[in-house]
Amino acid sequence: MSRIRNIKELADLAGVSTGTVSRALAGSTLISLKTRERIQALAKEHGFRPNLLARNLRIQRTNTIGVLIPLGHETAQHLTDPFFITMLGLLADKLTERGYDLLLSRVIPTDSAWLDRIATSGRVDGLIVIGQSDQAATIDAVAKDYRPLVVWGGYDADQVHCSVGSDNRKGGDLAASHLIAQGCRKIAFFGDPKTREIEQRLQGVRDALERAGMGEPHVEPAHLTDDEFGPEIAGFLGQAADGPIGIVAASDVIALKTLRAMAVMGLSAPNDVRVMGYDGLTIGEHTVPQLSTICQDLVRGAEHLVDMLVRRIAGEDTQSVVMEPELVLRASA
Amino acid sequence: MSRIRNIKELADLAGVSTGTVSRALAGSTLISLKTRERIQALAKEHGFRPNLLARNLRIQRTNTIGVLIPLGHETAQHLTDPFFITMLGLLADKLTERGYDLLLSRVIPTDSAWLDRIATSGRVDGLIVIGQSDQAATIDAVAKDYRPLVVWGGYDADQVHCSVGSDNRKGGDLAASHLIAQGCRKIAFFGDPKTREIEQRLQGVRDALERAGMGEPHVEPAHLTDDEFGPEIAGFLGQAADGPIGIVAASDVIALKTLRAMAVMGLSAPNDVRVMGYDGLTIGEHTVPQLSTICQDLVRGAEHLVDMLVRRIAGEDTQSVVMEPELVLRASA
DNA sequence: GGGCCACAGGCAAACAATTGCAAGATTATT
DNA sequence: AATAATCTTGCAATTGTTTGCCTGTGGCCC
Repeated sequence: MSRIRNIKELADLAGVSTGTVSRALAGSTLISLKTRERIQALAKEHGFRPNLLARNLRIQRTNTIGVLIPLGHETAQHLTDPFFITMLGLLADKLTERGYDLLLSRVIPTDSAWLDRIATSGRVDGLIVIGQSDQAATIDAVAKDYRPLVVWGGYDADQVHCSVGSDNRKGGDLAASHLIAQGCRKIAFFGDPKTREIEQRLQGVRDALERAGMGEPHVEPAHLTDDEFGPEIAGFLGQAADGPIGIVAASDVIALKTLRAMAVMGLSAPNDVRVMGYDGLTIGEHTVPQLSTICQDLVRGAEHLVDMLVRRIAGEDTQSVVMEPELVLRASA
Repeated sequence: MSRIRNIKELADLAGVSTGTVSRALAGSTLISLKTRERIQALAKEHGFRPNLLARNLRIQRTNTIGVLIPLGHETAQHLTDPFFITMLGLLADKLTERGYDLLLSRVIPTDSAWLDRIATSGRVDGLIVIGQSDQAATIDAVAKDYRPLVVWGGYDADQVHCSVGSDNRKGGDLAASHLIAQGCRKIAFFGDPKTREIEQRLQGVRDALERAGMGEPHVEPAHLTDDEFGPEIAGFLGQAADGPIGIVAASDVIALKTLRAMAVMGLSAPNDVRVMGYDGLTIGEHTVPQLSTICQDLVRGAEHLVDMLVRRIAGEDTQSVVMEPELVLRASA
């Protein structure tokens, strides 16, 4: 009574052919109820379950969605980043609801093949990419002839891939406008504009400053991987001591690090410096002071991503979605 | 110049057999350098990459680890739970470093086959289960003849599966002892002891109370899914207004919810009630007040899990690991 | 009792790779 | 030049399913 390893062995045991076993286990009515039940009982008794790899190969379908997180800009950035993690959790929930498993890959693109490699591997039915990083061109190249692909990130009129994200330019504008309205006459942007989303947020900040007749923002390409960036802050504050100051952080995580660095320097928000985050993550609610931020509706975003991906898998075409960012005022700005 | 779909088409194009192509793409020196390079160039030119499903089927290896999160106790608990997410992120990092992909399944066990189903599916080389939930028996049953399986969770002398986790009983003891040392004469435990880890933490709390000659703790099986549990807290506080009060939460998330519910009731920690968390998640550093907690070293835990799983895949045997919990005093207790 | 039809199940071809073995083509050795 | 040794490559089995098509048997009707 050794373990049954495949359908063939079960077929021999039952005295039928493999085809019959396959159909019986699938519950096909082509097989008489009697044999069907007999085979199912036999399978259960021996704890046999058909090999999914073989099945997937045969039916050319895996019921698995690949979720990719390209880290072109921040090679050392970890998956523990709260934004990724939040998005990942939401996607996992939505995909599970639809019966999909989730194949997770953290990718550090060394060549341009990283995306095509998984798209053509046959292991997934579709792909969700979280963030364009600095790989927009590569993504576009693959999207041209790989349809079941959706991307969380910034929208650009020229892009060929299908994206979901918020209006980053508007969000950046909202953040900066709020700071200006609070009287800030000197504004810095903390974030690395190499990635599309952040570049767009910076552009929004520029829009707001220009409308207010203020010059260029001071840009610090603060890297998420730096544990602290006291020097950056000090550098900025030193040259800007002539009025109320504001910082637009490119993400909530950067904002939190900024707050922490400020605390070390004996500064606090909003009195010494006003700090705006971006993302609207729940961690921002627990900080001291609570973080004012630009909220992106990630729940709805995840729903869109999954919904559109499923439709693309089914052969439909879908348009990119740009969601409204929302100014959430808590305490830091 | 249509797209090359498989090795056969590339073989025809190159005028060689499929075997040669396979070896050439694998870089085998059995094939002459000339043909090898010619075939590789051809593959690159046509953007061809061999189908991994077929490959995995043939070589009986997938380079994929399944990560399962059984939610037997909390059917509505989402993957967005910070503990799971933190652990997941750490595992993803470690597994990626070792060249493994990660197949994520959120499982709501309706039958006892959930674990065996994926173990025998052929889609993964090994499994990591995060939390025993109330499925310790099922896990043991599978672990008996499925070797490449490691579990994050509580250790029990009788278990057959290999686990990594902290000494929950000791952790619970540490938490309660600290509260007692602070003068608390009435202590409650918030958490559902149906899951093994939490049951052990509760046991530790009992140990501490017994040593101090105090009776049974008041146990509230607070569900993670409840948005607020004001009523539970009110119920406890009502009957316990005769001295300093302490609450040991079974997790940081429960502790945070407790703090929030208290805030709504106009109470604050540590003055009105002392609150201890469990896990040592970073969110606890950002709360008001910062959360005192029992810290489990999740980074080292994830390393252990991955390391031991890899060794088990290689055929080695491994012993369960029980790590020391650490009392981290911040502000709430 | 013979013909027809429906039902049950078997056969074998996919699916897309890897790999042991054998054979053909070169090169080296005596 | 003949034989041995070495390099390349091809053949075909293997991995474990699914599924279109075909066959065989039994029942039913005339």
